[in-house]
Amino acid sequence: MDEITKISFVEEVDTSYLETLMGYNSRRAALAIIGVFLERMAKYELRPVDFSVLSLVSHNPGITSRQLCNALGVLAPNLVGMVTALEKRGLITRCPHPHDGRAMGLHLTEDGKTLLKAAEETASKLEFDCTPNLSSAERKTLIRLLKKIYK
Amino acid sequence: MDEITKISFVEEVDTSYLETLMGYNSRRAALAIIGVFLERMAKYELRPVDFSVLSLVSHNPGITSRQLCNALGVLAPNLVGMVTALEKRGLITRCPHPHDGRAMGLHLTEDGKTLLKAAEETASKLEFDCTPNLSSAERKTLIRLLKKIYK
DNA sequence: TATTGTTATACTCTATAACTATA
DNA sequence: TATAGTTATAGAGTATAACAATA
Repeated sequence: MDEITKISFVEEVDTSYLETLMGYNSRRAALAIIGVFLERMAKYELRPVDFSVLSLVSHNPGITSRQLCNALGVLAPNLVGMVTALEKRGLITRCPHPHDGRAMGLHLTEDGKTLLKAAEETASKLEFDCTPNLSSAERKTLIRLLKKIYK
Repeated sequence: MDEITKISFVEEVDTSYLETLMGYNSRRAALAIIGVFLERMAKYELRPVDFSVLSLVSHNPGITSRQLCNALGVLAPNLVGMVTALEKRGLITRCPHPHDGRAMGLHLTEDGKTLLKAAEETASKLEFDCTPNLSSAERKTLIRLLKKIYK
């Protein structure tokens, strides 16, 4: 076809095919929620990964870096800086692991517990604010189906 | 509390709190699907964003870079290199926009159409392979609910 | 010999400022 | 004056290789 004949243009973009794909939809939904997360967690200076680390340390006192990496899909070299930063902020401490001299068990400080409590409340509230068009049953269904994909 | 008293350690990591959060679940699901996507699209040398660009150009002949940016949430400076690379690979062409001398309309070449056809078939098959535990109805429900979050 | 934590480093992705050509 | 496309560049995120200490 001659190039000069390609005179079509687009008024409204048709995204209907991409919207049939689970990967496209789940990524768009995740990015929408993470956007709100970033805004509301800015006052705590917590990125999603920082929040996840603090939350896992809170619910798993003595968890090791390796266990955090496995649980969150973060590579070990990239976790080092995050843990160091959280320790410097006085939110977590590294204690010797009772059964493994190589490892360090992570624990929240009192300041860390206080911050995480507020952050978890913010996160839980965000759940509902990000899904205003979902009923409680739909929200439950959505989470159940998402787990079926990645677990 | 004295540090020496923190002798707890973790056998199995408890992620139950994070799993109550929509952001966590949608991100994990998206990453799981994208991982499979990367593997299967490697033979076409297409990343998710390249696939999305080709697909949108295919279903919207004459679409502009600006429209692609808006539809995909990509910043304009970051799209330039992608479009240039796809053009150099002979998959798309830039034609003058019929109504706007600043803009360029994008079109698939014959090679681009051939490649995208195979890639879209791979993507559609991937949908089912990534969700083996979901019924057809559940898959439909999941996509409907995800759209309610980001649209 | 394998694993935990670490450093160094490279690569990719994303974001901002500024320029040009045209509207 | 505003917008489409572009360039240059900075910052954040993600990846691999290699090392010391311990299992």
